Amino acid sequence: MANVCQYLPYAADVPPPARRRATITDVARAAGVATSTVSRAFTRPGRVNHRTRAHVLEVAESLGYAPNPTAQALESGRSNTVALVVPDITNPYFAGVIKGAEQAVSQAGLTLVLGDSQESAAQEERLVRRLGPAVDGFVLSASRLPDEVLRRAAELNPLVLVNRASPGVPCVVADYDHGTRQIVDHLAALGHRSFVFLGGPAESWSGARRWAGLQAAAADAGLDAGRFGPFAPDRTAGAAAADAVLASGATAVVAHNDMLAIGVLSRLAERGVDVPGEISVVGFDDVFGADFCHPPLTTLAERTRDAGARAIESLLALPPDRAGRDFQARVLPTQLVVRRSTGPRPGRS
Amino acid sequence: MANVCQYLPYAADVPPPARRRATITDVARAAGVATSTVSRAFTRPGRVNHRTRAHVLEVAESLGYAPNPTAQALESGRSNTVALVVPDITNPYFAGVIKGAEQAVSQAGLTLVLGDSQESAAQEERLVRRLGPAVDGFVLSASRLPDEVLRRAAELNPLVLVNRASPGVPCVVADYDHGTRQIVDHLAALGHRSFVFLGGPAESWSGARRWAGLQAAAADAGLDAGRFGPFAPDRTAGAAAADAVLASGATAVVAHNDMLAIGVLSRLAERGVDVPGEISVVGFDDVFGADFCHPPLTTLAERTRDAGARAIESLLALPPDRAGRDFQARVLPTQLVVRRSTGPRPGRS
DNA sequence: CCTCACATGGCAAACGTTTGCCAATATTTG
DNA sequence: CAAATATTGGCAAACGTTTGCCATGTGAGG
Repeated sequence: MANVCQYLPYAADVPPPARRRATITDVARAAGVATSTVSRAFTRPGRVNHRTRAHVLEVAESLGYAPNPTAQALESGRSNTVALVVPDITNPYFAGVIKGAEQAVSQAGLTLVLGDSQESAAQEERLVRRLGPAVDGFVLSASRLPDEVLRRAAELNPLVLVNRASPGVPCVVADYDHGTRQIVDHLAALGHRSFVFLGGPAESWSGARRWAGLQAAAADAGLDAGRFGPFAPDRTAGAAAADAVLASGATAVVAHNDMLAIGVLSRLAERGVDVPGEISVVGFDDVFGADFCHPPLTTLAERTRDAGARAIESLLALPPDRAGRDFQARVLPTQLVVRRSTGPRPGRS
Repeated sequence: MANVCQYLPYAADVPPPARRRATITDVARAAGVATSTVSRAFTRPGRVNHRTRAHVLEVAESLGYAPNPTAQALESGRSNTVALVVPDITNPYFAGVIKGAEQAVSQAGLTLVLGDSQESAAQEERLVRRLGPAVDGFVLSASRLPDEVLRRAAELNPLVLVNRASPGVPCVVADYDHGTRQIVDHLAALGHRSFVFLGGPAESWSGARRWAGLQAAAADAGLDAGRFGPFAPDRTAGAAAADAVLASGATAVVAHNDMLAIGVLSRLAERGVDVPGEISVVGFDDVFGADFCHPPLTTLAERTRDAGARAIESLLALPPDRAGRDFQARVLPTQLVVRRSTGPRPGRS
């Protein structure tokens, strides 16, 4: 009785909230077969007579049937979905990773769920917890999560890191060792005797790798390397960074990433400092815009799209008995793109 | 028998593929209550004694329990997930929409699924079909889908369009009527007598609106408006576009979007043409980079983040009995950002 | 003609939740 | 103190699939 009342508004001539979607049962009934046959017609083509199959598919088509991924996921345990988590979707650096992952994922017939951790470890962990049971795997780009948390997450879900390494977790990383060496050699070739590094966020793994690489390369090349920061990895932080550089009298500066470098460039222009005449500027990433800022930025390019695609590849290739395994990091080459923001040390021919 | 063989590798002392995730049943058993109580402890706090609830939550925590969104979705019919489909994730214009949508969605406690249609209507339709049964709604940004397909999709899922209008489907659009008028008035004020529009993809709704607005405004202001194209909405197409402009002898050019405009700028610089001395260039969108390209680009800014956020807002506010309703388009203001790429008509004081 | 194997389709039990309904208490009311 | 009413917890039926197992039919080999 209560029901009748409760449902009356719908039962009346009001149109239903939305057209009901056809289910496998509808198709089975219309085709005169069992639901199992319909299911198999879709997922196990060899398991059903091809005439029956053709009939079922035809009926399904006419009913506009599409399998419900949720129900499939629940029963089969596979959601055909992978999650990609990045610190900031708007950062053009991650746009490449996202695009690469998206393409690899959709080529494999899967769906990508995107998470934005807003540069926060807490938010990142929340995403991983929330999404975990609903996805077949994770790609965490530039993860800020502590090793321990990553380890536990990797136990529950296949997980691949991009530009972050952590014991026992597979990862795809850029070859910063060679890359930073290229940068330092380039500066040395231009006659610079020292440079300063404008550090990014303290928890950034790639930031740490970059600085470590720069230091090692500087030692080998006989250059002095200093460090300022940490700075936020975006353009707004460029002003403070540039001012610090100017005060230090450095002739060359390597920024945590291109966003910061571009911010530095703007500030230097504002203060009438000639680049590369007075100061050389190098960035990391070769993001969109690095080639048309002023002056165009010398930067260490990463194949971010490749990184995204390779990460998905690794994820899908992960063996089921992966617990406690040791994984070799997949290292992607970098490339120094020399543009106009670097030049000879001032006062040198 | 066969099974035993098949499963032997797992049945042996090899560690299980992944640690099993705790389910609501595990929690119920450990807490000595029924599964329904656990469920309600999470979703219906008032429906259960707060002491019981505290106990359940504690046990759940100690077991590392997180509700399985898939199962929740299947039973309740709500997936707490919305899908956002864009033509190209890497385009910084859409990055704003994505970010805005992401924030609105995560603030509402939902999950965002991102789809990249790769500028293809077919791919877009495939995404909508595939994702449809698994999400609570769609936001389609710059959709290329025909009205008819949109109508059907809107019957099956709540759906909101961004920068696209279609009968019977709610949408969020930029105010191109005023925006284009601002552009034309700006050019007229600088003494230009005419301009050419560099058109984008033929199926682009916003492209059509932009051109229509420009024509109307030009007529009112007494300017001649010509049109070239269609061009791809990216930098690579800028060269061809710029060459066409140069051949035409135009003094001002309005590009379909900033990406194209920046491409045009590069080509003009390459060919030694002074901007704005010889030609003025205007873009649309005010994307990342428009302020630091050379010269900085005059462009019509849209609040893309707002657009994403508003779209999600509208989606969540959609009444259940939305069939056949008429929806008012939600119009977002635009703003002309005048930078250095526009100047007086050559040969004028 | 009998047996055996294989191809094909159906039955029914999961998968992990939510939720309508009812039963058992605890609390208020008359 | 009885009766009415809240409050609280449990039972069991969904939700739309997949899949192990069984039943039937068909053709081949002996």
